[in-house]
Amino acid sequence: MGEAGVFRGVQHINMDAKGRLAMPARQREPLLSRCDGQIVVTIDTQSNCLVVYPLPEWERIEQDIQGLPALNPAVKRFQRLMLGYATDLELDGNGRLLLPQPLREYAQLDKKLVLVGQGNKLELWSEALWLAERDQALQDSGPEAELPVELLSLTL
Amino acid sequence: MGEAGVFRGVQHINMDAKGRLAMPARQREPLLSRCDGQIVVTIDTQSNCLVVYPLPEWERIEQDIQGLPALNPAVKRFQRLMLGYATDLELDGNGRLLLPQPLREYAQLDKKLVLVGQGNKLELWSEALWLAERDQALQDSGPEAELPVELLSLTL
DNA sequence: CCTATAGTGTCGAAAAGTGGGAATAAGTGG
DNA sequence: CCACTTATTCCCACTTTTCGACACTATAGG
Repeated sequence: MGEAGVFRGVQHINMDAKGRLAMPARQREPLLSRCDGQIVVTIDTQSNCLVVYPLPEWERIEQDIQGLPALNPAVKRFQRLMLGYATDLELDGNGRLLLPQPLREYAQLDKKLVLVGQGNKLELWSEALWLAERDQALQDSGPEAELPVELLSLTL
Repeated sequence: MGEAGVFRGVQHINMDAKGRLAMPARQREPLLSRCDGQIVVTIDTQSNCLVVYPLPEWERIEQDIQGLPALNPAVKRFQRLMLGYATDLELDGNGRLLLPQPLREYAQLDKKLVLVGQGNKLELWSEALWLAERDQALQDSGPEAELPVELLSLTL
């Protein structure tokens, strides 16, 4: 099992007209050393954003997903989405990632993007959706919020 | 057992007036190297889509299907469909696949198609039906959904 | 202020996708 | 059984897109 926290931080980046985005040097280095630039990008079914995994990490997850009981229609649909959208990509000689149209479309990506470290993976948002999501998240976790019990036991 | 994940990603493709579809280069390469372009296409009995297998993978599945207890009428019907529609096809010199009419008809394929990677196989949808299926799936797996317990324990 | 590294854009070669037509095979009716 | 019509397959040529290379710009650090 790979160590947990490698990807950290929020970074604002641009996508060019061809759908290429330059991976910030911060994240580029671990992606190259860990998996030789071999990356899998798929969608987050809960939010309109993409998820970026190093290939080995994704393979573990893919195993888990394929192991689910596919006779359950809801499970089957989940598999279709996660496995279907999962696309393996590679960093080009310049450290850039070319995102296929269907993925761009799903997350409503245009020029301005936000890349958010999440430990073992990265999340990729359109800037507009990220700002909205962040504000919502701040409200939900703010001073007035009722937090789920799982959170209350955390030692911060 | 072949490794699980070879076919990944969602791709929008066109079928021409003759019923030919150009296999995207991404998927073409594994199909040629793994099974020399030998392919079996059949229907998905659960959804209005087609399923595309490399021949060796299909042979394994066919074994399993034939091994089922055929005295059970529901099983027998299932066998009729899966085995009946299963058609072996070959990529032409241009990397295209010619789909027989009955298969096209079953999945309501016209010009615009979507090819969805599912690890060991590919699914083939009419664009319209795929969009509907995807939206349904997103609802089932979205923020408001009550997910089956199997999903809740996943570590993504 | 200068240098090194990160980020962005443009161009050209190569490959992928698309369409059409000719040759062959299959089907049908006399 | 033969001739004619229709369908299918194979092949070639064209168009479009993609990918990689290179060069330029901006930025941060010494």
